[in-house]
Amino acid sequence: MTDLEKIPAPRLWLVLARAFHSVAAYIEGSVTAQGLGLSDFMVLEVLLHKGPLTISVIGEKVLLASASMTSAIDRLERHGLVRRRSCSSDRRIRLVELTEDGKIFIEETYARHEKDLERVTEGLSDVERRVMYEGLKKVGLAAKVAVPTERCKSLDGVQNG
Amino acid sequence: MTDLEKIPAPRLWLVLARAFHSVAAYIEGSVTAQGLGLSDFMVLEVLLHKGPLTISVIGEKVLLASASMTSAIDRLERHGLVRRRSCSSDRRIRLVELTEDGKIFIEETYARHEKDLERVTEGLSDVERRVMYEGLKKVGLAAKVAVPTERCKSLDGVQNG
DNA sequence: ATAAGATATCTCGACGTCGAGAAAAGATTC
DNA sequence: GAATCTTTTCTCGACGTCGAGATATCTTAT
Repeated sequence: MTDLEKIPAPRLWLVLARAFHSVAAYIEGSVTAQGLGLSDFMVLEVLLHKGPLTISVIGEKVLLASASMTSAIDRLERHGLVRRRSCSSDRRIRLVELTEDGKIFIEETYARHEKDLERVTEGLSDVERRVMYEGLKKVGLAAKVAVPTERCKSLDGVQNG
Repeated sequence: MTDLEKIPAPRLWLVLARAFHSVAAYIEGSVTAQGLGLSDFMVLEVLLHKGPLTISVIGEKVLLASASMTSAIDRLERHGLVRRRSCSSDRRIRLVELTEDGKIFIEETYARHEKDLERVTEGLSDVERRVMYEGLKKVGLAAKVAVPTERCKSLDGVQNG
């Protein structure tokens, strides 16, 4: 099975994308409650592990834009899982914190989530995990740093709309 | 190297998700033309490398649902990059193929895309690539097979592949 | 104190995606 | 041939996400 060929970048990207999709779908199925999606779960998880945070800080951690964060927190607040608290020292800020219900929900859900993730990665040796971890970090960082790429003139005459 | 601890599954998932997001954003920036997104690009890429295909087959390859495929092909057709062709042997089917413009566009874009991907993964050794590739395949497959978690009823047992 | 700039959040409109279901054509069974 | 599934694509409505811009507040320079 061990091809000694070098894995081409597009192939690596393909399996990365597929793995992400499959795991995301898997997690979503196990973690989602009515009206809550993966992003909402991630917000709750951050709050569970880091305590109350501002909306923009949460957004950085779960990779959501500010507009998306507003609706995510709206959603969670509507379900009674989080609460917005104003801050007297900086009145622009809204500190978001878990309610009692939210804490109970995310603690239970996260425990299941953790087990599910372990199940899906149990086929990996310690070395594989380490290599994948370092490698993914490397790639992610390179992509983040390199974000601006030149875009050319394609599709000029084809505008429509 | 620094740490000999076993990487916990949630941490692995975290870097996987971040790497995916960063690379997807990176690619999108380099590949996207006006009115076209990453999915559209992936559709064109499949057509370039596999030739004309039906809408549902493309959908399987680029991980898009049928409703999404309809609008993706509409979009590409509106831009004059692909064409729907009817099939006389099975009149349910719509064969999608690249137009001349589409072929030119995707050939040029894919070449750039490939270089961009290589740039982002050039920090990885051959061994790292191999381990990541095999590991990601393993995880992706495990997640796909395991999709149903408790809240889902299982009426089919194990489906291989 | 005032003005100018930065920051945090929210609103609005647009887009991509999806599930459910409809419509049309093929396949199977009687 | 007729009834019944199955497959393929499309339509519709709902949802999550985002960029751009609005608003309120804090910060800094003058």
